[in-house]
Amino acid sequence: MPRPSTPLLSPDRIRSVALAIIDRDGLDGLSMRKLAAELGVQAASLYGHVRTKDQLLNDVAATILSSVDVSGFSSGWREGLIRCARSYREALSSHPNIVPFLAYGPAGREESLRRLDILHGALVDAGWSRREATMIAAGLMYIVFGSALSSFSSGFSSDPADYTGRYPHLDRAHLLPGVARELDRDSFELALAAFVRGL
Amino acid sequence: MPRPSTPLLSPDRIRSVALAIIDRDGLDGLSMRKLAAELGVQAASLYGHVRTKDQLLNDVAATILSSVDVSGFSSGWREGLIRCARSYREALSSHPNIVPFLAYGPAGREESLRRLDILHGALVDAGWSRREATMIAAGLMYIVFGSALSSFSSGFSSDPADYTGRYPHLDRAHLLPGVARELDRDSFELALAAFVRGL
DNA sequence: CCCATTAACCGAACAGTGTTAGGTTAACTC
DNA sequence: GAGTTAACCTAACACTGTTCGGTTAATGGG
Repeated sequence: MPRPSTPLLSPDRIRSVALAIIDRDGLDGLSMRKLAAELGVQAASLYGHVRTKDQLLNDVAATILSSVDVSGFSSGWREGLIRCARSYREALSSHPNIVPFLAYGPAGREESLRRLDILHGALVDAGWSRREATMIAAGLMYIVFGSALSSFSSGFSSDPADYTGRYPHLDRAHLLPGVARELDRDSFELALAAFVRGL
Repeated sequence: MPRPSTPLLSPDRIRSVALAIIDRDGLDGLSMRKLAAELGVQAASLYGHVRTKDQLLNDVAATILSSVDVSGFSSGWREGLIRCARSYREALSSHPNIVPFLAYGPAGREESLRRLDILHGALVDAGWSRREATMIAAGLMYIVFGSALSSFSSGFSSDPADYTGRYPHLDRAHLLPGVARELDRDSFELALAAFVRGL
């Protein structure tokens, strides 16, 4: 195929299809050839619009992070932390398959830094020292990312035989997958509430 | 090379060299061919001792998790949670490069489950409901894994120009890498203390 | 002691990965 | 209308995990 009359590819379209594949097939399910195929194109053509796969993943991550809202600090820093964490988690849990990538690479992402900056500033304004603000922000991220990885409740088997006998206290762990979604959110809320209350 | 007089390979040796490569070159730095080369062997030979690379990584992870101590619940559940979390984090932070793998796959690992079972039982014995115990254990894992991923302080650039101007509150973020180790630990301790206190 | 079996390794290959170089043709600009 | 650029292509490279079939040494039985 020569140059088409209307371009088949655009960074936006590539990002959106890439994210759709990740949501559907997981992070390992995304390959440049598969992505190209779903865009009706050959793999090499992608590299006219995207520098590298890693960069593409970073771009996809950035668009997800751009929906995080850290502007809820008007009614006190405790409430602000909670709102910020909820917004963060909501963004991540709507695309859980990309979280391992987020957690893997360095945090030096544009979108991530901008939000961290605001969070840090709000905490300092509330009277925390700079160092304390850094640690509190880090702690909040621990809970957000830890819960978003969700290798916990959703990582359990639904076969009772995997637990009975061997793990006496986990004899109902096979029920976890059924309530994973709810339990994940409740665990997150519990951890978040305890953390903020304990500060 | 035919069959050698004394075997070159053993599951133990394979695991230990694999872990050394991961520690040195990162998770992506481990390939079966490189692993084989460092063992003085061809890649195909590994498959007589290891079923698959994923299984090998699980085995390596298991040996790391086996050093986690969850037996500190004799002086109260709060102290027990803290000791358990510290032990977990210590095990993970001594091999940070394998944490993404740990966080990626399901939690259904033998070693992981056994410890979770004990933790869960100790919390129920302390008077928490089963559901609460599950959520508290999950929250503790959030903090442990979140801090072990440590894509925070160690993920910052050491070039001041990356921050000044653009992120007013992060104008000293370039100093973070120098104190990353200490700051990571302090952030973990802060989050852990706040979480346990807030329960 | 010899023979059959098994265990340990190797070479070569397969299908898949990200990525690049060089070619072809349509659309745009002067 | 000619020249340039942009968008796609084919083909290839150097990898990856894994498997198949072969080769040889150690081991156990009669």
